[in-house]
Amino acid sequence: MYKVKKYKLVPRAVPQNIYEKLDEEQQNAVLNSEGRSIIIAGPGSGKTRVVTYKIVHLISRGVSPKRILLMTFTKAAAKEMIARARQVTGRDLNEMVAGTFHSVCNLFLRKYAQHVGYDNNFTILDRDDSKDLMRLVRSRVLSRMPAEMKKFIPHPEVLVSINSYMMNTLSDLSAAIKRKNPMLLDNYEIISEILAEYSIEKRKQNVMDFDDLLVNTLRLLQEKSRVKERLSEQFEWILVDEFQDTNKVQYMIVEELASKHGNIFVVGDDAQSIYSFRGARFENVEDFINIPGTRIFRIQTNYRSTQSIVELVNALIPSKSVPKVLKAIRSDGEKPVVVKTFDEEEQAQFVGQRIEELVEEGMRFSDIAVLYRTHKFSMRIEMELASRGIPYRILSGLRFVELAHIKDVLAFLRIVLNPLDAVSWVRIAKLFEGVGDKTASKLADTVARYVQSGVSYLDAIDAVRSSRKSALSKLREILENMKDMESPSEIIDFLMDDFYEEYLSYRYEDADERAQDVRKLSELASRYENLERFISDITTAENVESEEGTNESDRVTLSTIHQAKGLEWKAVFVISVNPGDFPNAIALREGNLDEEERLFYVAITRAKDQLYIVHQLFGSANPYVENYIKFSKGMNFIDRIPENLVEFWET
DNA sequence: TCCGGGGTTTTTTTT
DNA sequence: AAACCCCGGA
Repeated sequence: MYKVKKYKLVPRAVPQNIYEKLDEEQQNAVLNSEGRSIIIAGPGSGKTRVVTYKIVHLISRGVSPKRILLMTFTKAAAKEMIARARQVTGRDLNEMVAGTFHSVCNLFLRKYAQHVGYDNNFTILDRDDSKDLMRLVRSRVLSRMPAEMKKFIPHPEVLVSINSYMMNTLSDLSAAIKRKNPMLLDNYEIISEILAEYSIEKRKQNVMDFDDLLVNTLRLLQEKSRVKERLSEQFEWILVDEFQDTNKVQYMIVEELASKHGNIFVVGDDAQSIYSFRGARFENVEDFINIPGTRIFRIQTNYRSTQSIVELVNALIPSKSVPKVLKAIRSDGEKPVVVKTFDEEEQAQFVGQRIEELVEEGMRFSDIAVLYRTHKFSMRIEMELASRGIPYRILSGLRFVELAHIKDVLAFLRIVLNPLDAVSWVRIAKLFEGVGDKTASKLADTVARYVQSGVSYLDAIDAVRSSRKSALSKLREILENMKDMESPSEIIDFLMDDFYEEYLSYRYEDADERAQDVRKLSELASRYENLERFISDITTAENVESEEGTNESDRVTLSTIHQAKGLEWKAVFVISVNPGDFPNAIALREGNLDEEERLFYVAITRAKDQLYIVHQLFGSANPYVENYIKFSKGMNFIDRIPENLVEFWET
């Protein structure tokens, strides 16, 4: 028996007036949110600021940074909030656990992977990798079936997306299939068999896809009480940003992690939920509110946009969202402009010319953004801006890590980390002449067998090589040389010098540009000593470009609306607002228009001072669109705009 | 049986 | 830009 004296640590003083930068609504949300709280925050209402000051508040109350968990939609958002909170508190907040759900779950799993049947050196499959593995498994199952069954088996990407939907149906396969396409229910047995095998294969190969990062973390928490106890003890406070775009599993992870202290602070706006295709479930907001004792705060004052813009925004609040009226703080400003152009060509000209005028009037290029529904609309604008010498950056487009050459190089790094990663083996083997699908899969299989029985994969290559040509000799030599290297950049440089640069110039017309990308990868890698950290970071990073902070220079931003979420510019052009382009043709066909409405809402609320909504005289140039438009009267966003709130221009 | 060249098609958004 | 299909040749 001994007595414990409670020794209370006095928090270090934080300046008294720190909250003066917040208005009443915001202060209330920050200071009075205890236990479970949800902040319903309209666009431009200072949501980032509120989360930032919540961190400040917790720190000033003596909560240790390492006991705060911050989940955000992008890593950049987390970084920004932490940097600002550090400025205010003067405290080093490096110990806070913060990032996207995926990166945080990855962090947990690197520690506890064995508890869910994995090794800690698992590698992560991105979307393409998942598809590759699914294709592999699919053809294996297919080969066991009579040929006439073949036509009933859905394509790999369909299978991948069904598999992904199970995150929200909580492993109910028939519900997931139904959500994708009810007709596919006839093939339930086959789909079920393929997906089961896909799961087994991932485990065998020690790889996780994006969903696994979440699902396995949830399983870890649900099934391993000691781990759950540790983590839920550690995190006294859990902060979640963009809560409307979380899925069911993410929400459940939050509840598990908060099971000890019960402090959850979530921020979101149901009107801005735009990721349902990926499982986002704005009903999470309702579920959260419906738990007794939850405190609800609303912050609906808009600081971002001029009153003219806010008036339009209020007129276009998505129909399926909690009714709300934003209150403008800023004065009038110029009315938003609806611009009718003849075709896409003219639209590009208009955008280019107008940007030049705005800059002449004193705006910076970096104050301007062009937003579109799909990537394909960036092309014309890009050409136009290039021809006028207007500097721009593309936020969307092919992601860096999805470029073929980057994936090639990363595949080498991945097998060093995890030699069971079959997708990577197939990828690198096929770089060598004379090696195709068959030999590559055979190599991957052989490697798996050898490695599992403790034999070096170099011997596995020998085994395959002797039965075929000597195409794999070079690969063996490369891997042998790589064996002693540890730092990721060293490996990349070696690969480039040894064969990859040569391969590029033989294979691609634009070899120089691709080589440059690889050197950029090496440069990124040089900041990491640890291979696993580098690979994890780069596969869970949403945007490599912004990570390295090259956006200091003065450039116009081109982006999809999805990627523009959370950002703002003085002048925003929303282009190709034609039924079939935006709202998107597939959404029109599927009657999935609520989300398009929300997307339009997100687009127009990015603008601070000037908003241009541009459409074409004859609508979409997409040849597939006409049929759908017939059935979709009233889905032209332009028609919904109240005439008195905007100006009309015509080129 | 397997590889690879040549030609064709692609419908969205992405951690 | 890359995935898919078809077919000639090894």
